[in-house]
Amino acid sequence: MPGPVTLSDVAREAEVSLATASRAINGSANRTVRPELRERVLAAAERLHYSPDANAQAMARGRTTTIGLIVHDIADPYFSSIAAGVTAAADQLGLVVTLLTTQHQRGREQQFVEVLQSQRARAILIAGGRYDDADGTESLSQALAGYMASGGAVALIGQPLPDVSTVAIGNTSGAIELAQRMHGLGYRRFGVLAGPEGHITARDRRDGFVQTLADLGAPVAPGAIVECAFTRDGGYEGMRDLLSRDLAVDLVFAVNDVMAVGAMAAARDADREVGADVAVAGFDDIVTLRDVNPGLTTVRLPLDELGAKAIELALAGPAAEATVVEVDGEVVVRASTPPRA
Amino acid sequence: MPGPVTLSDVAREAEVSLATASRAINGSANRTVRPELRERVLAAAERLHYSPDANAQAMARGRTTTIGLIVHDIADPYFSSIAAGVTAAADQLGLVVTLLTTQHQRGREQQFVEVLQSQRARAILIAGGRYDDADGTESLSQALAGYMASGGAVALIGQPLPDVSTVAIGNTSGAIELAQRMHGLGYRRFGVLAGPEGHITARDRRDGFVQTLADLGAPVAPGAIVECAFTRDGGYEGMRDLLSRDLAVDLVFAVNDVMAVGAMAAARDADREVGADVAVAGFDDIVTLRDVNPGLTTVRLPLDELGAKAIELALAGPAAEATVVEVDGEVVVRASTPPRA
DNA sequence: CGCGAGCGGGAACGCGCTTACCCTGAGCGC
DNA sequence: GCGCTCAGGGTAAGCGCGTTCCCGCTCGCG
Repeated sequence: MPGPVTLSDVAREAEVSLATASRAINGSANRTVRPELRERVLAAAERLHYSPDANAQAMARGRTTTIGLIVHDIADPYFSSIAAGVTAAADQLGLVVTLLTTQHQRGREQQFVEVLQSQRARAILIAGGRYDDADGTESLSQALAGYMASGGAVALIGQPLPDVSTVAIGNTSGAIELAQRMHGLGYRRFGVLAGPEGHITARDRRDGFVQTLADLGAPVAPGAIVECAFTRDGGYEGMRDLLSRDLAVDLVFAVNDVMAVGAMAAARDADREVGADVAVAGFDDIVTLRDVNPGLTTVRLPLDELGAKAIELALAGPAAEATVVEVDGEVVVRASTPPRA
Repeated sequence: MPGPVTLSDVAREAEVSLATASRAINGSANRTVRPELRERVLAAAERLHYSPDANAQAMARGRTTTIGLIVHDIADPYFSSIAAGVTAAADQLGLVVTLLTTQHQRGREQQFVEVLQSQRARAILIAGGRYDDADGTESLSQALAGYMASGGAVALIGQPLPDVSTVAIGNTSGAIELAQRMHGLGYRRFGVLAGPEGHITARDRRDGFVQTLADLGAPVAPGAIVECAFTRDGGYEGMRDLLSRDLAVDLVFAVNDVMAVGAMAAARDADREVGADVAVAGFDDIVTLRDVNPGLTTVRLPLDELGAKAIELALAGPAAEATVVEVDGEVVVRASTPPRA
């Protein structure tokens, strides 16, 4: 096989030196090549179908054009929306995204940080709920610190970590606002599908919701808070469990939309009409789920913007201190939580 | 800054040569290092937080550990499901996925193929509907041919292309089966939300459906086939359009699930109850959409398996001829198409 | 005790590219 | 007309690693 054509092939074909060829192709700083020669080189490159070796370039230049994105599960619309924003923003900057998915296995983030460090990625973006797990958090922190020390940039999406720039999501504030609005609609007896123990995002949302209702004089009964997986099936099981407890709740808050949809399915399977018999609210406002019936009340998060924001934050320069910007959600009321007469 | 620690740092720390250090760390072929030395090297690497430079390795070894995945829009659950399969399979093989999204801009695939060729990606996977566009297809073919000539592996997911291995989706067969089943349920007057002109996947699904019904003696009225975008909004608009034509169709086939959900929303907005007044069927069986109400009749595609299959196909070896394996869908009947009395 | 086989370790080269650094020649001011 | 500047082209030194070639040592066997 002819193998890949190298820059020296191009140089030979154009009858110039390597240096000139290199300069002609990617106009080096304040080193200009006579137009005629430049044309000759470019023509030769075209003729030979020259494709510069990104690895060699990375090596010689000492920096890559790669940014790493770590998520739990790319099939989850929450993460895929974020990823869409990241790839779009990266594309605009001429960067390329390598995607790593942990499949919810703890400890993978740290491992992936090391992989990306090996790749000499320009920046690492980590999206997704961490657990309240001191060891895991610590080792992740360490891995990130090592990466940053070697010149890498990092931004988190979701919960912050000490000394790391973060696009923080206003989970608590969103949950508070949601609670207020739902209380305002006349609901008084609440249930919460709270997600798994230790999941920080889930906890923030639950606590914001529960605390606010307590403040408003409509405390959530302890038995009406049920732990469950952060997934559709978790929502389904949780709802079934909750309904079986016969607690007469009239609004169930699932800490994310996917769970809420599972909960709605469980309600239907139990012959409770969502909206009429039991109201349901979620969190995230997943685009694909905006057409569920009845429409799901939720807290809208600008997921696609998070990616761009995170890249911007990471690339703002390691000179900058670790910055935390918070983006807040906005309550969207739909038919799943009709005003309560 | 201390900068990245290199292998020679490790070698010096362990008081051995570079060669030994290299051999100790990634046990080179039939060259073994004395256990004692190996331990010493590994310990030194650990102590120094050595992180091998993937670019340098790629260079020296002449091959990378990267595979490229090109999709239209990662936020689209169809693609994100495929991507999940790809990342999982890649992870298992110790490979890393770089994700490129075309945002539905034509010609980007070709450009991305060139980018990935620059990265010297081991393999390129392209998912997603191409258009019936001779020029675009041709230039993509050319780019792929160039990439393969330089030693790269390729697999497509969706429609095949000459001389390229493909995991083909049984769009036609799925549509045929769906048509038969729907006809069997008693439906006779059909409408089709057909997707955009020239979209091959959309066309195959539409044609399979329409042709089968014609064969069964229940031809779809020409006016009941409406072109629209391949998106949720396309489905919504298309359905609104179709309903406004007052054609008395009793089942509408949207050529994908996302469109079908849009269509259901349009039906509701027009006060037609899905299931009772008008039946709706889709294609794909997107996981996130399995809980829409009423449940959407569709053709289930094993999206997450496609990714693994595609990787396997691509990596099967360039020695192999271009292979096409077809995966077929399976009709799943749900409440959106009740038996017609 | 000598010699050859075999194995472990080291020096050096090459991967493809960028980028100092040097060198040549042209243009300019005095 | 001379020297100085500067533009532009070439040479070569790495970037960090894998790998080949070669040498020295040890062990086994005659």
